[in-house]
Amino acid sequence: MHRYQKVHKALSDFNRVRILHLLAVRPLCVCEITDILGFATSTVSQHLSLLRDAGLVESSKDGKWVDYRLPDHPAPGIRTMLDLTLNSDLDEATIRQDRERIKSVDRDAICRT
Amino acid sequence: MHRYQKVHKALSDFNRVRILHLLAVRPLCVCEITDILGFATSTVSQHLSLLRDAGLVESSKDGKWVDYRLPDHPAPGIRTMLDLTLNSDLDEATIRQDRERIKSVDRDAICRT
DNA sequence: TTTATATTTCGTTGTATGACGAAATAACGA
DNA sequence: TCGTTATTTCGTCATACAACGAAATATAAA
Repeated sequence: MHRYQKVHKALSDFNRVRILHLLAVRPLCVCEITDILGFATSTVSQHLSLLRDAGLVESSKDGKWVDYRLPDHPAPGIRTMLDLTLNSDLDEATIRQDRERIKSVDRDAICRT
Repeated sequence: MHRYQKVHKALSDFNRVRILHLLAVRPLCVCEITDILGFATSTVSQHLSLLRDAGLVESSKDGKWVDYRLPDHPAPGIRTMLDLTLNSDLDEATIRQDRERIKSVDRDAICRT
């Protein structure tokens, strides 16, 4: 098991890359990400904990929500991979649509239904 | 499918990382790599074509052998990931042993048996 | 305390992947 | 040419993993 194996595994799934691009716009809670991606909550939660184990995202509790965000001070190798990832695929349709949808996402409207 | 998905998939398997570390020492043919790793030839061949598809190695025919090597002029993102990979795990026992074994590997002795 | 909401964990299912051996292909040598 | 060696491709098997819904947990609100 090499040092970046978890990171590469995490980044080898496109839906997890989508999540990183979302968090590059602003921190989001699980239900916001779930709403944008359209997967089951449990699926998104799984992706997020995998990304966190790899050091690619951080989380903190905010009441009953859990906010996820890109790490403030990622380890050097992690930062490099994050930069590579976030500077790619900006022309990809799915990524653009995702990032567009964030603007109209309102946590209160989504989660308290 | 994002730009580096193949690369991350390739690098998420430890045995493929072992191969990259081997090729960092010098170009090798399939049978040499097979001898060092101890897998079936077909397995090693599969790993190598996956690495090649990802742009992480190059190959060329040399008689009945196929030599694999790290790319001379990898794309920028590829170079970054290769550098990250090859500068890690140098303290890992398996990696050190592999690189040690290269010294005593003789293509003629191995392959013409 | 009870109810509702957000998230995580668990068990299941279908698909992807690593390993293998056997068969197919390519190139050298007799 | 024919046989040998190196490599790739193919079919199979076991395991890993993404997705789901249901159950468990945590916190807010009533």
